[in-house]
Order: sequence, then C-alpha cells, then structure tokens
Amino acid sequence: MGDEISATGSRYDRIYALVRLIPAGRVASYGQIARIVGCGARMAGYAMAAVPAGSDVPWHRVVNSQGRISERKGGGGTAEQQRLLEAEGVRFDPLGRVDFGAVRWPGPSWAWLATHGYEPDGG
DNA sequence: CTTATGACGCGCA
DNA sequence: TTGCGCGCCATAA
Repeated sequence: MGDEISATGSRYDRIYALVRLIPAGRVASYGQIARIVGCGARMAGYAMAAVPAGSDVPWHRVVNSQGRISERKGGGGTAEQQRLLEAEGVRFDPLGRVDFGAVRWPGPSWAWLATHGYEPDGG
C-alpha cells in the first residue's frame, strides 16, 4: 500500500491514484478523472498511455466519454480492455459502449478527496 | 537543451 | 452517425 507509480509525476500520479480507486465492475471516463484532478481530458488519456505494465492502476476501467474503448496507437489492446471489463461484469452494447448509467463510477470518497488536498463542496 | 508523440472532450455541420 | 481544430503534461532519443 502506498506505493507510488513514479516519483517524478505530478499530474499523472494524481490520475493514477484516482484510477486506482475505481472498483471492479465500475467504469470511469477520462473526462471524469480529469475533471476531478482539475486537468484537461487529454491528461487522463496521456496518463493512461503512460501506465507501466504490471501497474496497480486499473487502466482498463477508464473509457472515453462515449462509453467506448479508445483505440491506441496500433488499434490493438482495445479487445484486451473490453475483455478485462467483461470479466468484471461490465456489459457492452452492440456499438461497443458501456452503460454508464449502470457501471458509472461515482468517484472517490470525500474523505479521500480531503486526504489528498481536494476541497469538498460547502468548504 | 529541443523535437515528436500519445488510450480525450466539446461544438458545429 | 462522422470528421476537424484546439488545449495540455510526461517520456524517450
């Protein structure tokens, strides 16, 4: 516990720490992660792309705003992500979209936000 | 030091 | 339903 992904990160690590909170069977979007950390949606995508193999980061639980799995550089790996999600009980539409209304990750706990320096509403 | 490249999200047509 | 342009950080050579 408490092991960090990288010691040089600032925004990426913030994103990794957030993604790690996503429980199995739940899915979050890049924009949602980015919105919480307070950075552009691209950062979330870049951060996921920079996730090292064997990382504790459930990168496969992060999809785009359309609920679909984004294709990476070679278009490969998308099947792997869908496979991992389906293994957790996540269903995909014929269009390859997940039901955000059913698997949408509500976000981290307020305690986590406060512990990480985020300010809860009503401050 | 510089250059290139990534797994995004939004509006408009 | 698709396609185009913009904004941003980290890593590798």
